[in-house]
Amino acid sequence: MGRQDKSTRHAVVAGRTLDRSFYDRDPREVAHDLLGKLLIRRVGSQLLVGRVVETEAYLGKDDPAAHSYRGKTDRNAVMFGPPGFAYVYFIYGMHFCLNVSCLPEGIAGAVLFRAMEPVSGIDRMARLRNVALPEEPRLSLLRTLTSGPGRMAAALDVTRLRDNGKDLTNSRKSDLWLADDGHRVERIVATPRIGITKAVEHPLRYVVAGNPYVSAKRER
DNA sequence: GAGGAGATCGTCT
DNA sequence: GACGATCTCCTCT
Repeated sequence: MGRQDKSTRHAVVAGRTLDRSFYDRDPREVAHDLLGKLLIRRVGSQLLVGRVVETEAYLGKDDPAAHSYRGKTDRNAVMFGPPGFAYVYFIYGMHFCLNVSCLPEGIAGAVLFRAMEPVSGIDRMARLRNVALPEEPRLSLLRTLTSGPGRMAAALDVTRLRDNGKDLTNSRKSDLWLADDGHRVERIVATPRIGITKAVEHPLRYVVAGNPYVSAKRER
């Protein structure tokens, strides 16, 4: 580990890119293990980097809350494909949400990214979110920059047209991927998922305990 | 700080 | 034609 990138002028440099086998597991395991990993977007020569602090697992045919519950459609096809690909959907007429597919091809499963702690490229993220960032931004402002799936997607300029079906395991060819920089989170708690009306009781939302960047509602 | 309602459109019935 | 894996703004306390 620890091989430094040549262009170290960026505040943070990658780490080890998560490979396909990482995602080829039960979404609950993947959602749990993604906490603390880096989500990285390349925009031109700039890297937008955040540390994942909140995820949700969506299972396949046994999960009434999952988009894949009723079977494969054009919209959710990525969830049924091979692991490690981006499933991006449009919701409430205005927001995009980013997921990564899990489990082998043919078996539906995904993890929704719900919140991250901004690490690098914060100015750019703020612009993409249409947020004015003062010289010394307050924690309260930074906290709302990427807390929530719609906010995260906006801050990383993720759209369905551009990113749905994108391979997240290839940092050389792709402009969106995840990496492990060796950081380990202290404690993880599981809570019910947010915003759903079916299967609400299952604790499939995973958050880094006490982290100020998780989305606010229903902390429990 | 909490709670409610509106915005807005793709997807599925 | 209804609804949704959400966010923001506004009002009330």
